[in-house]
Amino acid sequence: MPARSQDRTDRRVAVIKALAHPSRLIIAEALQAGEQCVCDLRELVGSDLSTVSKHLTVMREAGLLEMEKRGQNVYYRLRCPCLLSFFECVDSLAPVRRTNGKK
Amino acid sequence: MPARSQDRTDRRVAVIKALAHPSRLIIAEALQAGEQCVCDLRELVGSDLSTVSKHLTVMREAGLLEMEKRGQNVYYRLRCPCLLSFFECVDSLAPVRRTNGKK
DNA sequence: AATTTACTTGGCGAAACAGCCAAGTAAAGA
DNA sequence: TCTTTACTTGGCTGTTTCGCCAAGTAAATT
Repeated sequence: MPARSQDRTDRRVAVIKALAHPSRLIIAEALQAGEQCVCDLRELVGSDLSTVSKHLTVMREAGLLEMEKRGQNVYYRLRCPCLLSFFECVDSLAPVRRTNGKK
Repeated sequence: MPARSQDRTDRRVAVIKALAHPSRLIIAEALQAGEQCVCDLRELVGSDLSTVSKHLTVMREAGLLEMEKRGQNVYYRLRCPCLLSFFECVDSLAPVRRTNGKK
């Protein structure tokens, strides 16, 4: 594979990985309605604050999120307006259709 | 989180995870042009046949792919026509924009 | 200046994932 | 029927990811 398209693949994978975890997906979905601070997101996903913070770092470094400190809070928001249509597509896939073979 | 929406989240995560690996992403991209048999995909990604087969199982169980045996080959094809627009969205994100803070 | 609040970072053990080899299977061909 | 082809599955080791606790930081408040 040429170096160029490998770069592109790696970047795509980083973004997709940043969504490929229940807590991070929930965060992404929540942020579609607008920015939230870390403590709100912590409450939403219900894990330790440090865990949430690390998830947010993953998402930010993938390019999915922006952060901004205002007052004593840090606010995160989506940089990608197009998640919704993808999720609709994902939801349209039947749970697990067995195409061939039994078992 | 209510059981219902957890199911939905889990299903979404399964689909996203099925794309969150370089080889699997390359496979998904290749299948946008039409079905391919396992041995062609093996050549494309360059790993062991057993490895490719396992990747395909992950993608199929997530609902992304259909399989069909014809002659002596097994053909896989996408069940999801919407990947392209998602990839365009993913590519629109700048590599890693540092929004705030130095370091 | 000391304390509190709202995070981020380091570190570590547990769990999940990846990829190879070897073995199993099922259909096609000799 | 025996062999070959095209996979799939089992098993194992190495790597990555996850989530907690503890410690660090920086801005706001007292």
